[in-house]
Amino acid sequence: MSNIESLENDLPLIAEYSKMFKALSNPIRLRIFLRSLAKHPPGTIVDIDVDTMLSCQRSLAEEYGLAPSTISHHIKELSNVGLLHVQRTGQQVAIWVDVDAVEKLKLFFNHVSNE
Amino acid sequence: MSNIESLENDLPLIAEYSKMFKALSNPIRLRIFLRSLAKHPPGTIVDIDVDTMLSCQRSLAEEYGLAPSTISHHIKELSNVGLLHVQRTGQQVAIWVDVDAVEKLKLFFNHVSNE
DNA sequence: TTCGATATTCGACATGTTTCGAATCTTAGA
DNA sequence: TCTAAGATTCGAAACATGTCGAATATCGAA
Repeated sequence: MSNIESLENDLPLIAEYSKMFKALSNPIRLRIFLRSLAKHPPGTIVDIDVDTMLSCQRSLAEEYGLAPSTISHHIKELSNVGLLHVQRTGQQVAIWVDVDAVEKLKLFFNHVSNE
Repeated sequence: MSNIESLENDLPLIAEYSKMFKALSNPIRLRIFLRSLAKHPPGTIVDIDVDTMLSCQRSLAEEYGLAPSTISHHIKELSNVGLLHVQRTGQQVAIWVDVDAVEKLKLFFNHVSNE
């Protein structure tokens, strides 16, 4: 990654990061993201295995006290910015985190606080 | 920090982090935050020195093509969630990042991607 | 103490977000 | 092929955000 000075004016990169932060700025989405991480921590699994993915959107809806359509909407927001992968498995969908996106976020803060 | 499973259900912590992400979710605020970091990188300065702080809100407004009142608003949002410190120095204000807040964000991503 | 430069607050407006329920789509199994 | 279980899309409503300009506040210097 470039240094901080040039990062501030790298508008495409600024746009990318601000979108990722926006996706994580909603408490429900942050919780979904964290649960996906817990189910499939980046770096620990090479081959994607259905059993390690988080499914059951309906139970998430119940647990968070929201309508299924709202959960669906939030999951889409997370996948739109590349933080989550979504895949149908039968009647349900499985979601898991994008390892590269998490690494990007990790590098961002390591970078800015080590310069 | 607690493990991911419990973090997902630690609602006060979820609220705190989601607010920080929201503050960084606007491109202009992210740029202001990065510029403040460039002026005063955490860990490199122990005593706060006015010369190392970013001031000149008016020039920020010009550079970003926004009204001064809008910049003022964004700076307030960043300081409301603890990411920035604001202090008047004469006719201008100086802003600098909160080292602890940056460290928190750094730990968050290191934590979730190393579990 | 007044003036000019800068910052902040306020009210308003346009736009975006969050949420729901209804309607629609997808899939597995009878 | 029909049905039921789940997911998604759609439209609408309530609410939040980003932006501006005008009014106000703060400070340094004449």
